[in-house]
Amino acid sequence: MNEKTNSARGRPKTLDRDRVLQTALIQYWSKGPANVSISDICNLIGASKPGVYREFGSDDGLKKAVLEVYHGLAIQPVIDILEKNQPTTDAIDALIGFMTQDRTALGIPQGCLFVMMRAQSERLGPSTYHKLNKVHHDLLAAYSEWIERAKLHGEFINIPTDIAALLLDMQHGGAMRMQREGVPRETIESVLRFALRAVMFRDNVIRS
Amino acid sequence: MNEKTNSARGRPKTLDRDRVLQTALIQYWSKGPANVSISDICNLIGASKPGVYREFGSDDGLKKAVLEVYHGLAIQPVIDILEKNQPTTDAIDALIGFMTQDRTALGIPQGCLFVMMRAQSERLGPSTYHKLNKVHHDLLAAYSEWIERAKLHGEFINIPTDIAALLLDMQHGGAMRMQREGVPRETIESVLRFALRAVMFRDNVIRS
DNA sequence: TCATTATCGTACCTAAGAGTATTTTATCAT
DNA sequence: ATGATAAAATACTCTTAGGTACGATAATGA
Repeated sequence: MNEKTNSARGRPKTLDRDRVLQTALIQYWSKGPANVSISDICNLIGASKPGVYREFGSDDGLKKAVLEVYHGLAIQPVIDILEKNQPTTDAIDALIGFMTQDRTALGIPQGCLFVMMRAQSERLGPSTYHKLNKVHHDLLAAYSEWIERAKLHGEFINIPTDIAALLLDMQHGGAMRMQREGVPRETIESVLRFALRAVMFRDNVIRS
Repeated sequence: MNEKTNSARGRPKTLDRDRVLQTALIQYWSKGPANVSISDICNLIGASKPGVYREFGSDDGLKKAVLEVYHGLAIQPVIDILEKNQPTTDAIDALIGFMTQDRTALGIPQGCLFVMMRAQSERLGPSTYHKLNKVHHDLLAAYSEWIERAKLHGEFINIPTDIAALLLDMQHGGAMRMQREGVPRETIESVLRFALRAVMFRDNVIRS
């Protein structure tokens, strides 16, 4: 019942959990999760390996915790755009805008940690893998709900919801990969404008 | 000038180069190039490590050679479809057909080694990386030429060629990733039908 | 027959990375 | 003070993976 959050028994902890998370996040994000070791992170912040293991349990535990941070930073904003009640074209503009932010200006790495992790899921531990699938599932669900709501207004009428959700997910992944490969911002934006048009046309019927 | 290809001096070679390549190809393709070691491949075919290194020089050399084999197997067929002179819709059907073959029925791994390598290019050696970029460049060039030809027939009129090429490349990558993640064949086909429609519409103008 | 040549394959080297045993040290409670 | 508690950090272990040193071996050619 005291002010301090720590229970204050034993040697006080000096390891800065948030600093570990932030450092790991930036490293994983910019170099790829498979190309950064726990030792790398420790060296970067001057922490000891047992300290990190005490805090996160394992490599898997750290990656899972980082994925949770990343979710709040770059996945939830997408979901928020989808859940906000706004005209479909505005939502699409917002999605494209979010995906094609000028990352260098913002000091944020190129690409998407979530997308990278999916591309290397074989190299992830079980708890990170599980979390990853949950995030993916939630994202697809958010797309689906957004599409269903738009359909009530007569949009996306000729495309099945699950197909449209996968299509949006695919464009998101593709855009993030292009960004990582160094394709210019404006080019990606242009590709996305055309790509997302695919779900919007009224005469969008599958040919027999 | 003799019939035999080998110069026949010294102890005859027993290492089967093609078998190494085939085994490495299947392993890289099914498990991801970063998840298969040279030792794994040696154990699978009963070869010795020095033998493999004598033949390919290094891990990088083997991966590069495998990528060349893969190119002939799964990239060149795409380029062939694009270079064949046929109606645009037929070409698109052929592309979708090739991408959504029933892999299990054909005994071929899911996904695309080229796409996987691109997603993990940080972990590749310089010569594989170089080859990878060359393949990518050639593929984009083939898309571009195909699009330019179609434009002569009044198609793709409102989309810049380079944007359309990147868009097609993006859909290819997305489809291969979905396949690897276990999305059903028919679902991927449906997503692709809608996605590739994006480049085809006549009223496909970027809104201002 | 015997030197020459080139491959074979065992047994090694080295680096890196995940994870831990152990001793020290800083704080709290009595 | 002093014992209990829990975190600190050094210095390990273990495993994997790329790569190689080197003696053995199987052929050719004189």
